[in-house]
Amino acid sequence: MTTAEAGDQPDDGEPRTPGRLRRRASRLLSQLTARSDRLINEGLARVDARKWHYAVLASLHEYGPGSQAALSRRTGIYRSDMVGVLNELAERDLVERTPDPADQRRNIVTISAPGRRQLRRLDRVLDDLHDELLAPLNPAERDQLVQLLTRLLDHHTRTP
Amino acid sequence: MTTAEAGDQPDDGEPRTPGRLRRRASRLLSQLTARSDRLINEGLARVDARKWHYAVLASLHEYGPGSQAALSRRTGIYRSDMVGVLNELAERDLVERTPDPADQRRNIVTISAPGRRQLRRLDRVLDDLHDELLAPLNPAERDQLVQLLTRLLDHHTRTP
DNA sequence: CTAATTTCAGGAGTACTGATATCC
DNA sequence: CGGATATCAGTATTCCTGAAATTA
Repeated sequence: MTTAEAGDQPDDGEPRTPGRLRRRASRLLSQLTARSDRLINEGLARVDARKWHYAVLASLHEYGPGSQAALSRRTGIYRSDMVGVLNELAERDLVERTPDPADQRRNIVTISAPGRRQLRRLDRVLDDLHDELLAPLNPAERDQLVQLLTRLLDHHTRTP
Repeated sequence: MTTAEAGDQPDDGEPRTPGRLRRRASRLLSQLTARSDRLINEGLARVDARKWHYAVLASLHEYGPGSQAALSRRTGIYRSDMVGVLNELAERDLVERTPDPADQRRNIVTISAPGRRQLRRLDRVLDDLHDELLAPLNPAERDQLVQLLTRLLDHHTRTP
């Protein structure tokens, strides 16, 4: 309203070509990710889930049962954090944790029938949320984005 | 072993198309951003800076001096966190905080000569870091990525 | 009285680093 | 013994809320 502060700037509006600050990919990534995370978290909270739940359930569905360490590697969740996530999932009877008879250090984590049902539900929820997240992009552009991000992520996971 | 395994994907042996889990844009964004943030933070730490420092200095350079609230809006840093960032910058004599004679609630933050020097240094450091971050992409693809991210971010900043 | 500004005191989620006890 | 595994404790950073005091 009474912002008398525009005085010393020749062009206070958004520059046609954003300056360096606004074009830094790292900044775009963090800012967009902050909003994306919030969107996803809020959406998943409405069905009593969090994004780690989805990651674990989807990984179990796609690659089958596995030890906690294996799940860590598949999902990118740290082993230290995996414990808590599995506790939450087990509380809700979405997964089962049973000791591996062949290797007593390990737990084998299996998805349950309710877990599969929840996964289908989460997949639908996430489809909607991603439609919201990617709303300004047409299908080809969404693919492009996924492609570019995947290539970058792959590069930085295999080349640390 | 599980009926669930091949459920919704045509089986093409080696998955040249990653499953849903790996293609979720939200997941790609958070995972890539985690790595990007770490890369940038480590790089900036080597010159005694953090990414917020750059955001504030660059904003001061591009848009001129401003109150802390104005800087908050420009940079996306929360007003609560801005205090600490400005303390760090002022400690290093990179900015000056002086009370606004026209509005005694405000501080006017100005970039100093050493601040401008540091900004140029940070810009070079960030150029290098972004070369590393975006290494797998050619210049056109980098532009594409920035374009796509910018459109998404703009959409979600103006449409909350 | 309402609204904006600076500041402080926290919360919650995420990423990450150990250390430990146990087992292969 | 060297490694892997599950677990726990704790740190740093980020994003965000709330509230105080001051001033417009």
